[in-house]
Amino acid sequence: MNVIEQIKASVAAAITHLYKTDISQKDILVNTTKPEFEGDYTVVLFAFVKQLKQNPEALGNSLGNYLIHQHNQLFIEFNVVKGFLNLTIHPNIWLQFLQKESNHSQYGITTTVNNKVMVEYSSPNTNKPIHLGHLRNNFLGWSIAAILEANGNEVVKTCIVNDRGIHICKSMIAWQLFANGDTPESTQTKGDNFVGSYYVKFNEAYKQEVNALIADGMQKEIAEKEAPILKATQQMLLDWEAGKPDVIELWKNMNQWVYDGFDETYKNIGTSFDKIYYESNTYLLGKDLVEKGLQKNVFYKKEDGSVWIDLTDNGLDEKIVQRRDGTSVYITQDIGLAEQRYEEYKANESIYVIGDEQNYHMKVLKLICQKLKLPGADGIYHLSYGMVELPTGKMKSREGTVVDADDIVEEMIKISKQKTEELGKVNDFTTEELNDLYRMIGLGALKFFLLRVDPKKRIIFNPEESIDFHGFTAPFIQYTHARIKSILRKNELLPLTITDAALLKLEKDLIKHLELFPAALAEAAQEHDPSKITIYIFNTAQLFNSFYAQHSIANAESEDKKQLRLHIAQLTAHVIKTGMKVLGIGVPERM
RNA sequence: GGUCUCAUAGUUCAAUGGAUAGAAUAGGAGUUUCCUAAACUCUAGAUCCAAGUUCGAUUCUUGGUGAGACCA
Repeated sequence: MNVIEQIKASVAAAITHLYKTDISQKDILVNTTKPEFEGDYTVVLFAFVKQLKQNPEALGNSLGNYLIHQHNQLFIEFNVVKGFLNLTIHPNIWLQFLQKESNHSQYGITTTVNNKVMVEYSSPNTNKPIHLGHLRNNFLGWSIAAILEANGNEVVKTCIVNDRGIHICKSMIAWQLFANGDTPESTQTKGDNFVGSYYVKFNEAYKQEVNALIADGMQKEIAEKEAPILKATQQMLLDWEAGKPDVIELWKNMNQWVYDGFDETYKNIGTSFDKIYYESNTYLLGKDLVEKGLQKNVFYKKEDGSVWIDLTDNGLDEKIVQRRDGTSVYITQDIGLAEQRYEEYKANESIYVIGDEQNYHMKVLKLICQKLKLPGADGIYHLSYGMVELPTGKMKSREGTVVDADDIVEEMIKISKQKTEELGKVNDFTTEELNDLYRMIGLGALKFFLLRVDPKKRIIFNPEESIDFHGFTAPFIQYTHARIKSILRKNELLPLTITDAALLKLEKDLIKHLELFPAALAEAAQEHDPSKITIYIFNTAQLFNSFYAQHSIANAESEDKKQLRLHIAQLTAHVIKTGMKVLGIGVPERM
């Protein structure tokens, strides 16, 4: 039980004893005490002043008195300011904590599994190379999976590849028309970029054809439907669905090029999946559910034969689930896939990392699954995130105005190389060690940059101002870790023997902060928000740096103090490493 | 037309209804005979507007304004 939980439990017990009233522990608000007041933690009393019919001052005093007498192992002092009860924790608590955890490299990690979660993320489209927005998705998905794992969940990471449909056919047609048999190999181009360029070419050609038709006197709307290249694309989709061998072969080839490119990027950014689904295998799912929904009267049929669901009672619209020609719409496939995945993995929670443009869609998806009473429906959670935009506006693959993922990663690594060389601290590293370090720092800075913001907010990325390496950034934290490691290499760590309980302010602040690590991990999991971890770890590093600047570890006042500080340093390093690990960011021994 | 999201220092971000709204960066001023100055210390600077609920509102409600997304 952590310190805050102990405080809540003892306050609840004190209230029960003193006022014969039961107060739920979750109604007790405990904050860290503001620096301008005396104390470690503060109980906010206003909440139960009314219920207990006490004035805040008197309530605080009688509670405080009771606590320091009845729980004298935990509390040593108290004071009351207005409605705030400030409590000072017994120093032995901090020393005991440090003694227990300082050598525990897995501190904060819950190893017992009590829940199963599926996290879907990345879910790329095979004619769009991965750009900065996809990176946000990938980093968020990977990180939330790691955070859940650290909190005692069995996690299945999954991805649904959008590998079929009219848009894929567009790239295929453009390739047939313009490639002259070129391949990624023959042109020395990464496969996803190669295919993506034909998607752009299609749109150029399409625009030209439409303009030509308009010039011949055709109306715009008709021209947009009649352009020959579009007609050819539609025919190709029909051929694909009919399984026409040459179309299927072309489709397979082009998709393989894309997968080769994706694999390279995924490897580059450190992403992986446990199970990959392909839409070409799943797009027919969900048809049987339409029938089931009709029987259960969840769906209804209109006169023209189309099938709908009425969600007006839930504040939404009526939504079509099957067209009148019997073909299904996206949402139907998604319901089908949700059902299939539940059958396969029986995960009671299913997290979809998808952009906020799909908020409505995901709301509808969950509602329909619930109305159909599909198992796992209540566990659907949409981890919605804002778009990454450029100062000029949204990134559009179709128009080629994107920050390419491979390019930005390369750029970040280049900058970290430059800075490292300028500082010249690791000149004895081998080339391989240097390259690993550059990657760790550059990629780390990028991941941290995209993860440190509340997911639901938009990020505006200005390519002109490169991502910072100072302040609230990964390199700042990595640097702190390297400094600690340097100290630990030079000084022998001995078992911690408690002698003098007196702690300096910064020593105590740091231990107190480290004690909150498991709570920070739990909060990030609860809120599905890795930015909670970025803030926590940044504060950890900041605190350590202040401590480091003011108190010498190697030349401490006494051998006991030196060992105490070495243990604090050691645990700080563990916490930084573990915290960064669940963000997908490595920390170096030296930099 | 309807629904949803966002709005906080010059800029990028914090703040489960709680004390004097925190950081970072940019700006100003400093710190290196001593564990890595990618660091540290000090300084200045902000809640979109208007009502309401409350002992207390950046947070909740209503109505505006601005930005974005979605549904038809």
